Amino acid sequence: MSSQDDLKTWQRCRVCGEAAAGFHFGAFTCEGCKSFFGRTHVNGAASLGECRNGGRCVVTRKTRTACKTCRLRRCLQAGMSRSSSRYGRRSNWFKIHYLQQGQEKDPRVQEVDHKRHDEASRVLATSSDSTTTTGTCGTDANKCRSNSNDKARE
Amino acid sequence: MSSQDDLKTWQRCRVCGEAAAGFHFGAFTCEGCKSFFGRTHVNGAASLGECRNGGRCVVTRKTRTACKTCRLRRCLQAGMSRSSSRYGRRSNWFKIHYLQQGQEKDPRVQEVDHKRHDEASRVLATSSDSTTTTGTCGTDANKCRSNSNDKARE
DNA sequence: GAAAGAGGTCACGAGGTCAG
DNA sequence: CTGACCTCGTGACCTCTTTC
Repeated sequence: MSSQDDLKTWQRCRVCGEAAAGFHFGAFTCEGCKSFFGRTHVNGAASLGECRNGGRCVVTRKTRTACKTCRLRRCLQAGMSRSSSRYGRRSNWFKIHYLQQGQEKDPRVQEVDHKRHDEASRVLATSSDSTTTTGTCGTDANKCRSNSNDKARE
Repeated sequence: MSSQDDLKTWQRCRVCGEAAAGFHFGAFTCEGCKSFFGRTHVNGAASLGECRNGGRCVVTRKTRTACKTCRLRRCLQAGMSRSSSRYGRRSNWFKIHYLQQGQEKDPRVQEVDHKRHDEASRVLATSSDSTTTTGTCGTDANKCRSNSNDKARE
């Protein structure tokens, strides 16, 4: 009802842009991306193989299942990691602070923070290129399934 | 248990009218039309050639294998596409609402419904000549463009 | 005790297989 | 080529655990 419900409601999934279900593994994500990360990151990105699109897939609600490699990359870029996971509720000030920063930044977790990036680059290095393309991997390329006729259009 | 079984049972394939096996590629279809679409649409409609009947074949359970072009046309008109596929289990909201309506009309798919027409004609236009859009096949849906703001969550 | 995230469960769809 | 059947990934819910 109150602020924290709103907090959650108007948040978008940092990975696919859908309405977020909550704060999972260190970032606001939807249920799907939460489960995906929980499942996938255990095995590591290496098991996913390479993106057929050179790691430039656009991850949206519709396209998120098309390329797991890019989805995991987005998860890591959003700051998700096992080390960021934690049981129990988060304090309100945490979330507010997080949102004000507009990033996955918690002053209390900062020491974990660089661990995050390490993790991200390490995992990504094993899977695809090591450049860890920042920003929204967002070119207009939605041809991850290269031979499908209808691209996901958004 | 029985509810969604019923749900699926009294649904009919949007393409050929047989009992639907589930919600595939964005429409309720039978197993056959699901597989057909999965196989065919990858290659695109162009590979099918033209309908020898001017695109006016009636697609039923018995006749669906006769003309692949018209079958694919029906698939597209039904709203099938790779991008509208949906993974995972259905939300309770979907089931309850769907069952209460007692119709084969999902309110959330309605917005897809007019998108349907666009896509169908667009894709078909690329494959063969423009006469194909005038089919007997029942739905001459000429309604377009309303607000596509979705409460739809899935 | 309530709130909320982690992890588990399992309904379901995509895609593959293969006899017909 | 077709479509019944199978496997596997997905994600909506549910339960458990932890924090407020």
